[in-house]
Amino acid sequence: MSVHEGRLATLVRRVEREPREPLEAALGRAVDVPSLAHVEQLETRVLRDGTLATVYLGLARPDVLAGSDRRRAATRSTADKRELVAVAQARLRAKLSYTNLGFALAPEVFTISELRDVYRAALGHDVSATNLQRVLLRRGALERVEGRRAPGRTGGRPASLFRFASQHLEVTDEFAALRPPR
Amino acid sequence: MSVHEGRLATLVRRVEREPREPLEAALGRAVDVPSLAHVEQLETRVLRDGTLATVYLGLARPDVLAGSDRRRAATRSTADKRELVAVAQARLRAKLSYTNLGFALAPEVFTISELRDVYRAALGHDVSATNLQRVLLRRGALERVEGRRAPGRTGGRPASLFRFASQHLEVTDEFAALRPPR
DNA sequence: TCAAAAGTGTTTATAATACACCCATGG
DNA sequence: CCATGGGTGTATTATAAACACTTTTGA
Repeated sequence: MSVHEGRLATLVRRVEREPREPLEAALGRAVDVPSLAHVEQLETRVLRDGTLATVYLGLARPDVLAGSDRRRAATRSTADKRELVAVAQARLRAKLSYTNLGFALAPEVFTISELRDVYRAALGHDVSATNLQRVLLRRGALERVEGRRAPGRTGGRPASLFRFASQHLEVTDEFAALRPPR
Repeated sequence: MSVHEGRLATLVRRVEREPREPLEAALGRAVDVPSLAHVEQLETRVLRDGTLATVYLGLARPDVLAGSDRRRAATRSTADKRELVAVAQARLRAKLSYTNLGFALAPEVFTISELRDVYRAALGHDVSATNLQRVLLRRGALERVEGRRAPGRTGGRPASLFRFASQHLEVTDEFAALRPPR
Protein backbone atom coordinates (compact mmCIF):
# COMPACT_ATOMS: atom_id res chain seq x y z
CA MET A 1 0.00 0.00 0.00
CA SER A 2 0.99 3.58 -0.59
CA VAL A 3 -0.50 7.06 -0.37
CA HIS A 4 -1.15 9.02 -3.56
CA GLU A 5 -3.17 12.18 -3.97
CA GLY A 6 -4.35 11.96 -0.43
CA ARG A 7 -5.75 8.49 -0.59
CA LEU A 8 -4.58 4.97 0.08
CA ALA A 9 -3.61 3.09 -3.05
CA THR A 10 -3.53 -0.68 -3.05
CA LEU A 11 -1.95 -3.11 -5.42
CA VAL A 12 -2.47 -6.84 -5.05
CA ARG A 13 0.07 -9.29 -6.42
CA ARG A 14 -0.01 -13.06 -6.36
CA VAL A 15 2.75 -15.66 -6.87
CA GLU A 16 2.81 -19.40 -6.78
CA ARG A 17 5.36 -20.79 -4.40
CA GLU A 18 7.59 -23.51 -5.84
CA PRO A 19 7.92 -26.75 -3.87
CA ARG A 20 10.31 -26.29 -0.94
CA GLU A 21 10.82 -22.64 -1.82
CA PRO A 22 11.12 -20.26 1.18
CA LEU A 23 8.21 -17.84 1.53
CA GLU A 24 10.52 -14.86 1.22
CA ALA A 25 11.90 -16.16 -2.06
CA ALA A 26 8.46 -16.41 -3.62
CA LEU A 27 7.65 -12.97 -2.26
CA GLY A 28 10.78 -11.63 -3.92
CA ARG A 29 9.59 -12.91 -7.29
CA ALA A 30 6.33 -10.99 -6.91
CA VAL A 31 7.60 -7.61 -5.79
CA ASP A 32 10.86 -5.72 -5.43
CA VAL A 33 11.14 -6.16 -1.68
CA PRO A 34 14.21 -3.91 -1.15
CA SER A 35 12.26 -0.97 -2.59
CA LEU A 36 9.53 -1.37 0.04
CA ALA A 37 9.80 0.56 3.27
CA HIS A 38 8.13 -2.16 5.29
CA VAL A 39 6.92 -5.72 4.80
CA GLU A 40 5.06 -7.91 7.23
CA GLN A 41 3.27 -11.19 7.12
CA LEU A 42 -0.46 -11.27 7.70
CA GLU A 43 -2.70 -14.30 7.89
CA THR A 44 -2.59 -17.62 6.07
CA ARG A 45 -5.87 -18.84 4.70
CA VAL A 46 -7.45 -21.13 2.18
CA LEU A 47 -8.81 -19.07 -0.71
CA ARG A 48 -12.09 -19.76 -2.47
CA ASP A 49 -10.23 -21.65 -5.18
CA GLY A 50 -8.83 -24.06 -2.58
CA THR A 51 -5.25 -22.83 -2.62
CA LEU A 52 -3.39 -22.05 0.58
CA ALA A 53 -2.24 -18.42 0.64
CA THR A 54 0.05 -16.62 3.02
CA VAL A 55 -0.66 -12.91 2.75
CA TYR A 56 1.94 -10.15 3.15
CA LEU A 57 1.51 -6.43 3.58
CA GLY A 58 4.06 -4.18 1.89
CA LEU A 59 4.27 -0.42 2.26
CA ALA A 60 5.88 1.83 -0.34
CA ARG A 61 6.94 5.45 -0.08
CA PRO A 62 5.39 7.65 -2.75
CA ASP A 63 8.81 8.90 -3.88
CA VAL A 64 10.17 5.39 -4.36
CA LEU A 65 7.33 3.55 -6.01
CA ALA A 66 8.03 2.73 -9.63
CA GLY A 67 5.90 4.49 -12.23
CA SER A 68 4.37 1.27 -13.48
CA ASP A 69 3.04 0.58 -10.01
CA ARG A 70 1.65 4.04 -9.43
CA ARG A 71 -1.69 3.34 -11.03
CA ARG A 72 -3.97 0.99 -9.24
CA ALA A 73 -4.38 -2.43 -10.67
CA ALA A 74 -7.33 -2.20 -13.02
CA THR A 75 -8.26 -5.85 -12.69
CA ARG A 76 -11.59 -6.41 -11.04
CA SER A 77 -11.21 -7.23 -7.37
CA THR A 78 -12.26 -10.69 -6.35
CA ALA A 79 -14.01 -11.29 -3.04
CA ASP A 80 -10.76 -12.83 -1.80
CA LYS A 81 -8.78 -9.71 -2.66
CA ARG A 82 -11.24 -7.35 -1.05
CA GLU A 83 -11.13 -9.32 2.18
CA LEU A 84 -7.37 -9.49 2.21
CA VAL A 85 -6.99 -5.78 1.53
CA ALA A 86 -9.39 -5.03 4.37
CA VAL A 87 -7.29 -7.15 6.72
CA ALA A 88 -4.16 -5.33 5.61
CA GLN A 89 -5.75 -1.90 6.05
CA ALA A 90 -6.89 -2.78 9.55
CA ARG A 91 -3.38 -3.88 10.46
CA LEU A 92 -1.93 -0.70 9.02
CA ARG A 93 -4.36 1.51 10.94
CA ALA A 94 -3.65 -0.24 14.22
CA LYS A 95 0.11 -0.02 13.87
CA LEU A 96 0.05 3.63 12.88
CA SER A 97 -1.43 4.31 16.30
CA TYR A 98 1.21 2.73 18.50
CA THR A 99 4.33 2.47 16.33
CA ASN A 100 6.46 4.71 14.11
CA LEU A 101 5.10 2.99 11.00
CA GLY A 102 4.39 6.35 9.36
CA PHE A 103 8.00 6.29 8.13
CA ALA A 104 6.96 3.71 5.57
CA LEU A 105 4.26 5.87 4.02
CA ALA A 106 5.83 9.32 4.20
CA PRO A 107 8.60 10.69 1.97
CA GLU A 108 12.10 11.07 3.40
CA VAL A 109 11.48 14.66 4.49
CA PHE A 110 8.09 16.30 4.92
CA THR A 111 6.08 19.02 6.58
CA ILE A 112 3.56 18.24 9.28
CA SER A 113 0.69 19.08 6.92
CA GLU A 114 1.98 16.60 4.39
CA LEU A 115 2.33 13.99 7.09
CA ARG A 116 -1.16 14.71 8.29
CA ASP A 117 -2.47 14.01 4.79
CA VAL A 118 -0.70 10.67 4.82
CA TYR A 119 -2.19 9.73 8.17
CA ARG A 120 -5.60 10.92 7.06
CA ALA A 121 -5.51 8.69 4.01
CA ALA A 122 -4.30 5.67 5.92
CA LEU A 123 -6.51 6.05 8.99
CA GLY A 124 -9.59 7.06 7.04
CA HIS A 125 -10.51 9.89 9.35
CA ASP A 126 -9.48 13.46 9.99
CA VAL A 127 -6.22 14.06 11.86
CA SER A 128 -5.18 17.27 13.60
CA ALA A 129 -1.79 18.51 12.45
CA THR A 130 -1.27 20.14 15.84
CA ASN A 131 -1.78 16.98 17.80
CA LEU A 132 -0.08 14.71 15.30
CA GLN A 133 3.07 16.80 15.59
CA ARG A 134 3.04 16.77 19.34
CA VAL A 135 2.29 13.10 19.73
CA LEU A 136 5.02 12.01 17.33
CA LEU A 137 7.57 14.45 18.72
CA ARG A 138 6.80 13.44 22.27
CA ARG A 139 7.30 9.81 21.36
CA GLY A 140 10.62 10.64 19.74
CA ALA A 141 9.39 9.31 16.40
CA LEU A 142 10.00 12.58 14.54
CA GLU A 143 12.99 14.90 14.38
CA ARG A 144 13.40 18.34 12.89
CA VAL A 145 15.37 18.85 9.71
CA GLU A 146 17.24 21.96 8.64
CA GLY A 147 15.33 24.35 6.38
CA ARG A 148 11.72 25.23 5.64
CA ARG A 149 9.27 24.74 2.82
CA ALA A 150 8.36 27.97 0.99
CA PRO A 151 4.65 28.79 1.08
CA GLY A 152 2.48 28.48 -2.05
CA ARG A 153 0.81 31.27 -3.97
CA THR A 154 -1.84 31.71 -1.35
CA GLY A 155 0.69 32.64 1.30
CA GLY A 156 1.05 31.32 4.78
CA ARG A 157 3.90 30.75 7.12
CA PRO A 158 6.71 28.58 5.74
CA ALA A 159 6.53 25.06 7.17
CA SER A 160 9.31 23.39 9.13
CA LEU A 161 10.68 20.13 7.83
CA PHE A 162 10.76 16.83 9.67
CA ARG A 163 11.79 13.24 9.16
CA PHE A 164 11.25 10.00 11.03
CA ALA A 165 14.04 9.27 13.48
CA SER A 166 14.05 5.58 12.56
CA GLN A 167 13.34 3.79 9.32
CA HIS A 168 12.47 0.53 11.02
CA LEU A 169 9.36 -0.52 12.84
CA GLU A 170 9.43 0.36 16.53
CA VAL A 171 6.72 0.29 19.14
CA THR A 172 6.66 3.86 20.40
CA ASP A 173 3.73 3.64 22.75
CA GLU A 174 3.79 0.88 25.33
CA PHE A 175 0.37 0.06 26.63
CA ALA A 176 -0.47 2.09 29.66
CA ALA A 177 -2.46 -0.85 30.91
CA LEU A 178 -0.89 -3.53 33.09
CA ARG A 179 2.62 -2.26 32.67
CA PRO A 180 5.29 -3.77 34.90
CA PRO A 181 5.94 -2.01 38.23
CA ARG A 182 9.11 0.05 38.59
CA MET B 1 -1.28 -22.50 26.89
CA SER B 2 -2.78 -22.65 30.32
CA VAL B 3 -2.00 -21.60 33.86
CA HIS B 4 -1.19 -24.25 36.48
CA GLU B 5 0.23 -23.73 39.94
CA GLY B 6 0.89 -20.12 39.22
CA ARG B 7 2.87 -20.60 36.08
CA LEU B 8 2.28 -20.76 32.38
CA ALA B 9 2.13 -24.28 31.02
CA THR B 10 2.76 -24.92 27.34
CA LEU B 11 2.04 -27.92 25.21
CA VAL B 12 3.18 -28.08 21.60
CA ARG B 13 1.37 -30.31 19.10
CA ARG B 14 2.09 -30.86 15.48
CA VAL B 15 -0.02 -32.29 12.64
CA GLU B 16 0.57 -32.83 8.98
CA ARG B 17 -2.04 -31.23 6.79
CA GLU B 18 -3.49 -33.50 4.12
CA PRO B 19 -3.52 -32.19 0.54
CA ARG B 20 -6.38 -29.70 0.06
CA GLU B 21 -7.40 -30.04 3.69
CA PRO B 22 -8.59 -26.82 5.36
CA LEU B 23 -6.24 -25.53 8.05
CA GLU B 24 -8.97 -25.77 10.68
CA ALA B 25 -9.58 -29.42 9.84
CA ALA B 26 -5.95 -30.33 10.41
CA LEU B 27 -6.01 -28.30 13.61
CA GLY B 28 -9.02 -30.27 14.77
CA ARG B 29 -7.10 -33.51 14.36
CA ALA B 30 -4.35 -32.22 16.63
CA VAL B 31 -6.36 -30.82 19.51
CA ASP B 32 -9.92 -30.78 20.79
CA VAL B 33 -10.71 -27.27 19.61
CA PRO B 34 -14.16 -26.96 21.24
CA SER B 35 -12.58 -27.50 24.65
CA LEU B 36 -10.29 -24.52 24.16
CA ALA B 37 -11.41 -21.11 25.35
CA HIS B 38 -9.62 -19.30 22.56
CA VAL B 39 -7.72 -20.14 19.38
CA GLU B 40 -5.90 -17.80 17.04
CA GLN B 41 -3.54 -18.12 14.15
CA LEU B 42 0.02 -16.89 14.53
CA GLU B 43 2.71 -16.78 11.88
CA THR B 44 3.50 -19.12 9.02
CA ARG B 45 7.12 -20.03 8.60
CA VAL B 46 9.45 -22.56 7.10
CA LEU B 47 10.85 -24.77 9.86
CA ARG B 48 14.42 -25.98 10.03
CA ASP B 49 13.41 -29.25 8.44
CA GLY B 50 12.08 -27.39 5.40
CA THR B 51 8.39 -27.90 6.06
CA LEU B 52 5.94 -25.03 5.92
CA ALA B 53 4.15 -24.57 9.24
CA THR B 54 1.22 -22.39 10.18
CA VAL B 55 1.26 -21.89 13.92
CA TYR B 56 -1.81 -21.54 16.13
CA LEU B 57 -2.14 -20.42 19.73
CA GLY B 58 -4.75 -22.17 21.86
CA LEU B 59 -5.70 -21.21 25.42
CA ALA B 60 -7.25 -23.65 27.88
CA ARG B 61 -8.97 -23.00 31.18
CA PRO B 62 -7.43 -24.92 34.07
CA ASP B 63 -10.80 -26.46 34.99
CA VAL B 64 -11.40 -27.76 31.48
CA LEU B 65 -8.03 -29.11 30.45
CA ALA B 66 -7.98 -32.90 30.26
CA GLY B 67 -5.86 -34.72 32.79
CA SER B 68 -3.59 -36.18 30.16
CA ASP B 69 -2.68 -32.70 29.00
CA ARG B 70 -2.03 -31.28 32.42
CA ARG B 71 1.57 -32.32 32.53
CA ARG B 72 3.91 -30.48 30.26
CA ALA B 73 5.16 -32.37 27.29
CA ALA B 74 8.32 -34.08 28.44
CA THR B 75 9.86 -34.20 24.99
CA ARG B 76 12.94 -32.07 24.64
CA SER B 77 12.12 -28.74 23.01
CA THR B 78 13.59 -28.15 19.60
CA ALA B 79 14.87 -24.73 18.62
CA ASP B 80 11.80 -24.36 16.42
CA LYS B 81 9.45 -25.09 19.28
CA ARG B 82 11.14 -22.68 21.63
CA GLU B 83 10.89 -19.89 19.09
CA LEU B 84 7.26 -20.59 18.35
CA VAL B 85 6.33 -20.71 22.02
CA ALA B 86 8.06 -17.38 22.55
CA VAL B 87 6.03 -15.85 19.72
CA ALA B 88 2.85 -17.22 21.24
CA GLN B 89 3.71 -15.92 24.71
CA ALA B 90 4.39 -12.46 23.34
CA ARG B 91 1.05 -12.43 21.58
CA LEU B 92 -0.71 -13.57 24.74
CA ARG B 93 0.94 -10.87 26.84
CA ALA B 94 0.04 -8.12 24.39
CA LYS B 95 -3.59 -9.14 24.12
CA LEU B 96 -4.02 -9.47 27.87
CA SER B 97 -3.26 -5.76 28.04
CA TYR B 98 -5.89 -4.41 25.70
CA THR B 99 -8.51 -7.14 25.43
CA ASN B 100 -10.62 -9.31 27.73
CA LEU B 101 -8.50 -12.34 26.89
CA GLY B 102 -8.15 -13.22 30.56
CA PHE B 103 -11.44 -15.10 30.24
CA ALA B 104 -9.57 -17.82 28.38
CA LEU B 105 -7.09 -18.45 31.19
CA ALA B 106 -9.25 -18.00 34.29
CA PRO B 107 -11.81 -20.43 35.66
CA GLU B 108 -15.50 -19.64 35.25
CA VAL B 109 -15.72 -17.86 38.61
CA PHE B 110 -12.78 -16.52 40.60
CA THR B 111 -11.58 -14.08 43.20
CA ILE B 112 -9.43 -11.11 42.25
CA SER B 113 -6.43 -12.72 43.95
CA GLU B 114 -6.83 -15.83 41.87
CA LEU B 115 -7.14 -13.75 38.74
CA ARG B 116 -4.06 -11.80 39.69
CA ASP B 117 -2.10 -15.05 39.92
CA VAL B 118 -3.23 -15.93 36.40
CA TYR B 119 -2.15 -12.57 35.04
CA ARG B 120 1.12 -12.79 36.90
CA ALA B 121 1.92 -16.11 35.35
CA ALA B 122 0.99 -15.01 31.84
CA LEU B 123 2.58 -11.57 31.94
CA GLY B 124 5.70 -12.67 33.75
CA HIS B 125 5.72 -9.76 36.16
CA ASP B 126 3.98 -8.73 39.34
CA VAL B 127 0.42 -7.46 39.10
CA SER B 128 -1.44 -5.43 41.71
CA ALA B 129 -4.78 -7.00 42.65
CA THR B 130 -6.11 -3.55 43.47
CA ASN B 131 -5.39 -2.10 40.07
CA LEU B 132 -6.23 -5.24 38.14
CA GLN B 133 -9.70 -5.20 39.65
CA ARG B 134 -10.27 -1.56 38.86
CA VAL B 135 -8.98 -1.67 35.34
CA LEU B 136 -11.04 -4.70 34.38
CA LEU B 137 -14.16 -3.42 36.12
CA ARG B 138 -13.81 -0.01 34.53
CA ARG B 139 -13.51 -1.60 31.13
CA GLY B 140 -16.61 -3.65 31.78
CA ALA B 141 -14.66 -6.88 31.34
CA LEU B 142 -15.53 -8.23 34.81
CA GLU B 143 -18.81 -8.55 36.64
CA ARG B 144 -19.58 -9.48 40.21
CA VAL B 145 -21.09 -12.85 41.05
CA GLU B 146 -23.30 -13.69 44.01
CA GLY B 147 -21.49 -15.11 47.05
CA ARG B 148 -18.03 -15.00 48.56
CA ARG B 149 -15.13 -17.36 49.02
CA ALA B 150 -14.56 -18.41 52.66
CA PRO B 151 -11.12 -17.51 53.99
CA GLY B 152 -8.48 -20.15 54.62
CA ARG B 153 -7.03 -21.29 57.94
CA THR B 154 -4.97 -18.15 58.28
CA GLY B 155 -8.03 -15.90 58.25
CA GLY B 156 -8.65 -12.80 56.23
CA ARG B 157 -11.72 -11.17 54.78
CA PRO B 158 -13.83 -13.41 52.53
CA ALA B 159 -13.23 -12.59 48.88
CA SER B 160 -15.93 -11.47 46.45
CA LEU B 161 -16.46 -13.55 43.35
CA PHE B 162 -16.24 -12.35 39.77
CA ARG B 163 -16.53 -13.66 36.24
CA PHE B 164 -15.72 -12.31 32.81
CA ALA B 165 -18.70 -10.59 31.20
CA SER B 166 -17.90 -12.09 27.82
CA GLN B 167 -16.37 -15.41 26.82
CA HIS B 168 -15.23 -14.15 23.45
CA LEU B 169 -12.31 -11.96 22.52
CA GLU B 170 -13.13 -8.26 22.63
CA VAL B 171 -10.90 -5.23 22.41
CA THR B 172 -11.66 -3.39 25.63
CA ASP B 173 -9.16 -0.59 25.38
CA GLU B 174 -9.17 1.44 22.19
CA PHE B 175 -5.94 3.25 21.62
CA ALA B 176 -5.99 6.70 23.10
CA ALA B 177 -3.66 7.79 20.36
CA LEU B 178 -4.96 9.15 17.07
CA ARG B 179 -8.54 8.30 17.75
CA PRO B 180 -11.15 9.69 15.40
CA PRO B 181 -12.60 13.11 16.30
CA ARG B 182 -16.13 13.22 17.72
C1' DT C 1 -3.59 45.04 6.07
C1' DC C 2 -5.97 40.87 5.46
C1' DA C 3 -6.44 35.94 4.51
C1' DA C 4 -4.07 31.68 4.65
C1' DA C 5 -1.17 28.37 6.60
C1' DA C 6 1.88 27.01 10.38
C1' DG C 7 2.97 26.64 14.94
C1' DT C 8 2.74 27.32 20.26
C1' DG C 9 0.53 27.75 24.96
C1' DT C 10 -2.77 26.20 27.89
C1' DT C 11 -6.78 23.78 29.36
C1' DT C 12 -9.38 19.67 29.72
C1' DA C 13 -10.28 14.78 29.68
C1' DT C 14 -9.18 10.10 30.47
C1' DA C 15 -7.17 6.25 32.41
C1' DA C 16 -4.01 4.06 34.87
C1' DT C 17 -0.62 3.60 38.96
C1' DA C 18 0.50 4.37 43.84
C1' DC C 19 -0.54 4.38 48.35
C1' DA C 20 -3.03 5.12 52.61
C1' DC C 21 -6.50 3.32 55.01
C1' DC C 22 -10.70 0.58 56.34
C1' DC C 23 -13.16 -4.27 56.56
C1' DA C 24 -13.90 -9.12 57.91
C1' DT C 25 -12.25 -13.24 59.37
C1' DG C 26 -9.50 -17.10 62.12
C1' DG C 27 -6.87 -18.18 65.84
C1' DC D 1 -7.04 -8.38 69.75
C1' DC D 2 -4.00 -8.97 66.17
C1' DA D 3 -2.22 -10.89 61.95
C1' DT D 4 -3.86 -11.83 57.37
C1' DG D 5 -5.94 -11.21 53.28
C1' DG D 6 -9.58 -8.34 50.87
C1' DG D 7 -11.28 -4.05 49.38
C1' DT D 8 -12.16 1.14 48.86
C1' DG D 9 -10.91 6.18 48.68
C1' DT D 10 -8.08 9.36 47.01
C1' DA D 11 -3.88 11.31 45.24
C1' DT D 12 -0.62 11.43 41.44
C1' DT D 13 1.00 10.72 36.88
C1' DA D 14 0.89 10.21 31.99
C1' DT D 15 -0.87 11.05 27.56
C1' DA D 16 -3.46 13.04 24.27
C1' DA D 17 -7.48 15.98 22.42
C1' DA D 18 -9.34 20.60 22.13
C1' DC D 19 -8.98 25.17 21.36
C1' DA D 20 -7.40 29.91 21.70
C1' DC D 21 -3.88 32.53 20.16
C1' DT D 22 0.54 34.01 17.85
C1' DT D 23 3.74 33.89 13.77
C1' DT D 24 4.97 34.40 8.94
C1' DT D 25 4.04 34.72 4.54
C1' DG D 26 1.60 36.36 -0.37
C1' DA D 27 -1.22 39.47 -2.58
